[in-house]
Amino acid sequence: MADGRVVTPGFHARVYAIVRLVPEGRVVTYGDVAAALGSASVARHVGWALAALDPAVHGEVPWHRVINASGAISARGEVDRPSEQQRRLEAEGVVFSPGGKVNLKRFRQPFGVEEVVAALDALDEARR
DNA sequence: GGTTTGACCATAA
DNA sequence: CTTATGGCCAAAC
Repeated sequence: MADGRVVTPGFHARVYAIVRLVPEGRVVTYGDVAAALGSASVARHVGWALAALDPAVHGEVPWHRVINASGAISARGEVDRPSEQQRRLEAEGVVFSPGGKVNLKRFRQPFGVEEVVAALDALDEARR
């Protein structure tokens, strides 16, 4: 029945589902999320999906735990965005290097296949 | 429904 | 190290 849920387009919803799997104090790269979705080349859409993220619509998504492959924070040119992102990550225990980068070897969180499948499956069930 | 765009990534020079 | 280019594909216009 109508549960107030917005019929989000496939890709965005998947991205959010994956990002929600990232535990506290861990980070993932756009490429990781893209790979979890099946294609390593959709990394751009991951970022774009997060750009279109609306907490009022999709609920709380730890978007701040998603960074680029360099371990740095990306931003559309905004200033508040990366600033608060780093602040949140540090609050979770993520350490930034002097250059403002995260040590991926230490904080990168690999996705479990079962985890991803379960999340997407649950999403598919919810969409139904 | 074609064109533009984009919080990226990998590779090459 | 930086800059340039190709790629990949969905949403917005």
